[in-house]
Amino acid sequence: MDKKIIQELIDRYVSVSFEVNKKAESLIKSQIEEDITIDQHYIIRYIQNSTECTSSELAEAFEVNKSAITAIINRLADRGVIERTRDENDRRVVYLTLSEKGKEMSRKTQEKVHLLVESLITQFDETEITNFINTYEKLALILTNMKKEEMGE
Amino acid sequence: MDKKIIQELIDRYVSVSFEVNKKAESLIKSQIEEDITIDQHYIIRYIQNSTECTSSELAEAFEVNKSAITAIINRLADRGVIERTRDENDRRVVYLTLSEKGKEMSRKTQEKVHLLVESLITQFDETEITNFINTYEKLALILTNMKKEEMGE
DNA sequence: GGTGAATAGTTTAACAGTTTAACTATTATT
DNA sequence: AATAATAGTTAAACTGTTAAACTATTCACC
Repeated sequence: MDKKIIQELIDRYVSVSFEVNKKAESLIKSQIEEDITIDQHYIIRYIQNSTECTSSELAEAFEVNKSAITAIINRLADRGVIERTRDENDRRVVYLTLSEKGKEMSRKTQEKVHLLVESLITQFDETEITNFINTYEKLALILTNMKKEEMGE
Repeated sequence: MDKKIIQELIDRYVSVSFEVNKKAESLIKSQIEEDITIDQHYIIRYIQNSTECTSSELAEAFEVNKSAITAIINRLADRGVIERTRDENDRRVVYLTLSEKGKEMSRKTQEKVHLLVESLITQFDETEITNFINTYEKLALILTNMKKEEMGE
């Protein structure tokens, strides 16, 4: 690829990813706001989609320290959204699950987020958006490998 | 588009955008960390690319309240990274500029971020990454229009 | 030209999320 | 049995955020 073209692509990518992130996050916030934050929403979503979720798993997925997860989980547990249960075989491990209240909360916000994303996606034709998501997924893979290399060093 | 395909695309989009955001942010953080946060980095970047930057402009671009901007600017001004100058014609307005120290800081972190993004982008062929960014920019436009509609209501 | 509304920015209090370091409790290693 | 490693928590310190009240200035318009 030409040096100049690469430079232009870099600038465009940095700008557009910043802009989309900010705008999307702000729209999601305006949709879900029924007393939970965006991070709490993502934590709840993750727990629901995971079979046996632990703090360590969340810390890895969210790329933060475990103590940051403890803080978020504490707030949600205090409000009865999340429940903790110890593993009987390995008593160091604590499994995180959604309470009935948490599940209901998750269902509601998930629905709103889906409607929002649907209204975005359906403005493209199928080929374009499919290609976009395919490339996006490749990018995720590249980033994962980069991360692994970084750890290896 | 088929209902089922849309559902699948939504799920894939939500998952992949979350994953890429977290990973990219974490990589950027590991690159720039010379005493500034990611948000500070973005603020510095914005000021550098803007001709006459104000707090209100930043608040709009970052989709946060003006007082959040004040807090960030205070920290950077205390450290001599950013300077404030009042507009002589409209004394309510405060322009934000980078000090020499700020410019140097910006140059360094910009370079690192560029190298990082370059190493991502060059793993795709030109057509694929160009198409990707084109669609991404369309998405940004759609989000901007959505935001406007939301305001209009 | 003076008054009330609008605008730009700041302050304060309260809270969410984050890191680092030290800690408890448990399990694995040797 | 002694030492390492692992899972999770706690505490202190910090950044970023909102909401509401505030200062200072400019605009609108009668």
